[in-house]
Amino acid sequence: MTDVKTAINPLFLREEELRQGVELLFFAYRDFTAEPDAILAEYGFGRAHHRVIYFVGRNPAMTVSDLLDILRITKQSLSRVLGQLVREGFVVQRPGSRDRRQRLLELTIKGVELERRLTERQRVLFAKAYRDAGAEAVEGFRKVMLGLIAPEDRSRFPVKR
Amino acid sequence: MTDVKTAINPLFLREEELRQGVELLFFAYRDFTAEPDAILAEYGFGRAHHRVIYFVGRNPAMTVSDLLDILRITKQSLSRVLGQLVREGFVVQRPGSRDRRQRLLELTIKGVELERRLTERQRVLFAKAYRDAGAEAVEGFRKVMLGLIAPEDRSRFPVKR
DNA sequence: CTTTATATGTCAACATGACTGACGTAAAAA
DNA sequence: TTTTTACGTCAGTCATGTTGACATATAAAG
Repeated sequence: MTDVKTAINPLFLREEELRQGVELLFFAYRDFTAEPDAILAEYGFGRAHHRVIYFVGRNPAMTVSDLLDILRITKQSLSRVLGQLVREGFVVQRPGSRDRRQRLLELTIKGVELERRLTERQRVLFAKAYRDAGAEAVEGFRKVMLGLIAPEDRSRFPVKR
Repeated sequence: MTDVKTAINPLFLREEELRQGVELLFFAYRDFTAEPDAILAEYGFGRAHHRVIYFVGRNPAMTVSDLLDILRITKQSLSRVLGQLVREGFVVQRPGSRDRRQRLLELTIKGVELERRLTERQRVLFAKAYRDAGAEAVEGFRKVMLGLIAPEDRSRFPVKR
């Protein structure tokens, strides 16, 4: 019987390649969240707070519904972390002008400061990885990652230029 | 005052590019875990069980310590999910032959079946993304992802061939 | 103008998976 | 023989997700 691992076996190579993809994503995500987690702990916050601060900073005046669509959690889950962030002065809510049922979300100065502090580490990590890999590799990274993301969310990443 | 977004501003472009990286990772991870989570729920398991089953399947006869190093969680946290998997017959433990303090981990047939069922979805997802992006993009993806991973774990991904 | 739908919020109960800290056992290494 | 290592367990706590029920204000439809 031929050894499935040493023979030239396209099916095995494929499986191996795909498993490496799975693992790359696991390890990258694990290491990508480690640094901000440590900072968040100083504030008594967790990863969920980071996500809210990040996306509110990125999409000023976004609605609660839009944020829920991004995070894919229930409003009750969001409510806990968002409520904390509002009470502690990192996020403000104001009624929408067109639709006054909406509570548009915005970071305060304090919120912007924390956002930058948290995300800076992650930007530095990406800057290093991008620099070491080169522009062409970054383009490939983008392509593969977009393919992993649900089609309805791909439009969040418009083509550059 | 010049609009920082419309002017040709290399610093802004860089920040935008880096933020896109952060978001690509967030969305990809979110969507990559969604399908297995649904299957796990049938068994009354969670994502933590998946990680254990995955890595034990990938590294047969691995030690508990090695698994802890990969997962970066405490032994108490691991103990709960691992204990369940052992009790329910997905994983077996046997003493190491060289070092009998070790409890080497292995999937049972049942464990292998669940592992394949869970990971198949993720492999299909990667297969699609890889096929759509092309071989060159996959190489770039690999390079960037490796750069994001802590140096001590990069050796888990040997160069192909 | 009345009804219905939508955006948001809240209360309560529960599950998962992480943590810390303390203590225990068996086997390897010094 | 003593110390260290690999692993396990008990107990308590916290963060973050869930479901389900109910409430309020406003927009949209009839």
